Amino acid sequence: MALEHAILVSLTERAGSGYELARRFDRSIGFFWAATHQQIYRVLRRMEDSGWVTHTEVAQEGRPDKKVYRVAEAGRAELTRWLAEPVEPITLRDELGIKLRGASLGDSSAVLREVERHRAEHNIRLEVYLTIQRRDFPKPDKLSGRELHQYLVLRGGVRAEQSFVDWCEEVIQALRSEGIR
Amino acid sequence: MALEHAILVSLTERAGSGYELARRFDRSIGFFWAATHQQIYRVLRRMEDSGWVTHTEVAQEGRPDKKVYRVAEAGRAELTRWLAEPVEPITLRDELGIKLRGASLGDSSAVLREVERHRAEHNIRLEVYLTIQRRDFPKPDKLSGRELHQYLVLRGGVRAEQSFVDWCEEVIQALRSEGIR
DNA sequence: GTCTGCATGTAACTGGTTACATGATTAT
DNA sequence: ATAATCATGTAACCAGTTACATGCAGAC
Repeated sequence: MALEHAILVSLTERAGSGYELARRFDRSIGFFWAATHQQIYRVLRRMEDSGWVTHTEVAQEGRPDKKVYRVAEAGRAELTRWLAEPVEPITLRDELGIKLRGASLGDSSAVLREVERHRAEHNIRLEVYLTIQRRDFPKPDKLSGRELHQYLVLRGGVRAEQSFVDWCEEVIQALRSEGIR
Repeated sequence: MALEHAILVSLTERAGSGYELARRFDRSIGFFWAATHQQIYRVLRRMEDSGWVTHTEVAQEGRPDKKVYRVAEAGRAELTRWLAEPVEPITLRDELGIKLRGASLGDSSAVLREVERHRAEHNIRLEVYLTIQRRDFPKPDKLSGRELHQYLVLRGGVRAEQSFVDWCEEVIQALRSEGIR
């Protein structure tokens, strides 16, 4: 049930509409927990039913009205409770691994091209994260509190993407030199 | 729909019952794509309905009968088709990241302890993978074909777990020295 | 007599994806 | 004209989890 808590964290930092939350999930938080607007709307309603958030209708000029959500007392309590509770360490779930494992049962050069494609994609994400890191956290050892935590989460993204890129690189090298031998 | 294809890969290597598949998923393949027996049984039935696999009832002494599944022609075709098709590069989905991001809204020393716990867990997994690597692939540059692919998938696991451990380490260091300052 | 392993399953539920729908405003 | 952005939603579906259920064999 991490999406609820991701939303609670985001809304605690700043109140916002479902649409705005979806935008935020496209950036920062969503790099580590993706969510579509449909899911966010549904979860927001459930959270309101549970009394974790409340909304106020806000009229706008030239734009549709929006519902601005903010965290209620029960939501703050729930977040604190959840923060003290253990969560499962993540487990790999990589389709590319299955493809690689089955490569000899099909067109293995197609699998190689697929690994190259993944390397390129992970490289792009890595560059995005590194750009954010340089721009928003140029002096990391000066950070504390919320900013430090945000920086460290971003570091997790950098490390993960870097390690995917490195793995793809190792696979590409190994498959190519196998082809040559 | 990667579970179907993971099962196809596994059954191509060797025919087996749902129970045996569940055991295999607890080891090798399951390190990269976890599945419970319930899910495997359900998917096997669906796969049989699609004509991808067939089963033969096998009577055993001292043990319950079992249904041994093997890949049918349509299954082989499906696997080849899927292998040539692109899949999504994986995206991080780490609850620990959300906890860290919200750490300042709750008991941040509890979050630190949680990161330490995750580090320990990822270290255990890393050791398991490294043990398999040393035992089953002592001479990696001599590998080719299916064995090479298996080795490379394992390398993905090693790299991923190592990078989680390193990240946890970075987080622990940063949170501790923040506490001291 | 209790626990572990082998072997298969049903049922309810939760979380997430995909497709579809509406409707105004602003920029090209 | 047309596409993009803002804003919210319904409905159907798929994948995965959790709980429960059965029953035999062999080990301790």
